[in-house]
Amino acid sequence: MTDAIAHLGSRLKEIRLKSGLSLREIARQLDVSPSFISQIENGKSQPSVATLYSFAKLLSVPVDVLFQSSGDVHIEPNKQLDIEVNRKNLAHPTDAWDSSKARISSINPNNRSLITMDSGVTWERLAATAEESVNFMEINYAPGAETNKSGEMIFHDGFEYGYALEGELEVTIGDLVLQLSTGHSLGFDSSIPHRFRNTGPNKFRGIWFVHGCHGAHTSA
Amino acid sequence: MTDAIAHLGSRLKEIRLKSGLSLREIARQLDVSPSFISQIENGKSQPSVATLYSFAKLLSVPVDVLFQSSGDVHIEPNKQLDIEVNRKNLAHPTDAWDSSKARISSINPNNRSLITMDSGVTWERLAATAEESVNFMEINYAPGAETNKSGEMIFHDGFEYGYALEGELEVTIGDLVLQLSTGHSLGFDSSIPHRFRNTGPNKFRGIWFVHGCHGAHTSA
DNA sequence: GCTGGTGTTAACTAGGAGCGAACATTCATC
DNA sequence: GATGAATGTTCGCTCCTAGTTAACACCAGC
Repeated sequence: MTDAIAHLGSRLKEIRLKSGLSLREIARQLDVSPSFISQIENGKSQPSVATLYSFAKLLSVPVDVLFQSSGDVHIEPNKQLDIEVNRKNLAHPTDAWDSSKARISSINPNNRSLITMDSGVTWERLAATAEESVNFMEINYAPGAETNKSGEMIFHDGFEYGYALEGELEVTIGDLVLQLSTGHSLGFDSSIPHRFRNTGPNKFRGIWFVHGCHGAHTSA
Repeated sequence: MTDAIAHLGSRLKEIRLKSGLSLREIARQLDVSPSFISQIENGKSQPSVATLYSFAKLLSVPVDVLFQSSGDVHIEPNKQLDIEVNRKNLAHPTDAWDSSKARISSINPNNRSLITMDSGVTWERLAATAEESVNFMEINYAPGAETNKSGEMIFHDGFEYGYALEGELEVTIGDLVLQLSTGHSLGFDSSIPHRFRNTGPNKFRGIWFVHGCHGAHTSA
């Protein structure tokens, strides 16, 4: 708890260096002595709230990031080892991918982690955060492709949300059958058995969000 | 500039009162004297960074909100009759819409519930399920529009996921600045202060998924 | 070997962070 | 209407520490 404050100095230094400003330059702008900045950065002294605040302002960083442990805000840019993974018997997306340690994840379109199903269905991961049981992805259904060749329905804990980017998708949820086309969206309790099928002549693309639920469902 | 610090006390008091805690209770938990809390709240004294930090933690509020000018920073849990509601000072989407009773929700594009913000920002609801603290929506940023006119960052519990449909969006998360263009996606811990801005000449459209988390904050 | 940049340390001081005790004020309860 | 237990506030006081000045060691370039 006091941990955040213990590392405040090194965090400031880290950010200052990243900003390219010299310690003396900071001192001048904050109207304090350079030595004091040094003492702060090395944990030998603690700034006042006012000083801390203007420090943050000067570095144009929210005060809260100064309390974050260093380095946990990184992007995972273009690295990616798991392109084109084949996972045929994956029951459902809820935990298709491992959770990452990142608090922020940014992925550009031609750099997504891809899972290819056996039936013309693919999932492309759109974000890799620390959250478990959450999958944010683009799903692709080739013409004729369906969730499950056998025609069986699937179900799992949690909720599922979808947005149709292009093409047509026949969505069966319980005894309800919907036709999803561009711009259409939906959300449903995934514990209801469901199945998707591309009945159209073109491929279907959609944004899908699937998340399981840990513990209690609703808490007031 | 030092303005934010001048009002720090009253801000603390405001938030404390809202939390229902007594001044003495705070003092006990922070292990300082009640009189000191009073002095802080009335601007007669200034806390140390450590005290301020644990104060914020105790109120489970990011430190930055303590520097925001008082008033209307809280979410107002509005009633809403759907379709074309005007809500200017809504802090953030986590609970923008009421949860419905539906286990299945299907919405077609020209039939969405719309929230218009004051600054060229709109949210269109993409699904209305029974889940609370979940928002699945299409967000629109007119050219020049931004999350917050004042330039302040916002943050809230939970995670946020986005996919860019068209246009460009400048996304600032903590000290990180990203440019989001068609097909780009991201996910991040929403407790990190963030802000969006359409810096391009065309409107921005994106699919957004925001969900709060009920329960523990993680205090590292 | 100077001059101007970087960051670090030691010794000092003045001011304010934080304290204790007594204060005024609502309320309940008997 | 007195007692008590909450609430928040004010006045002095103490002592710690935020922030200083000075001198330090290190590199660049000229």
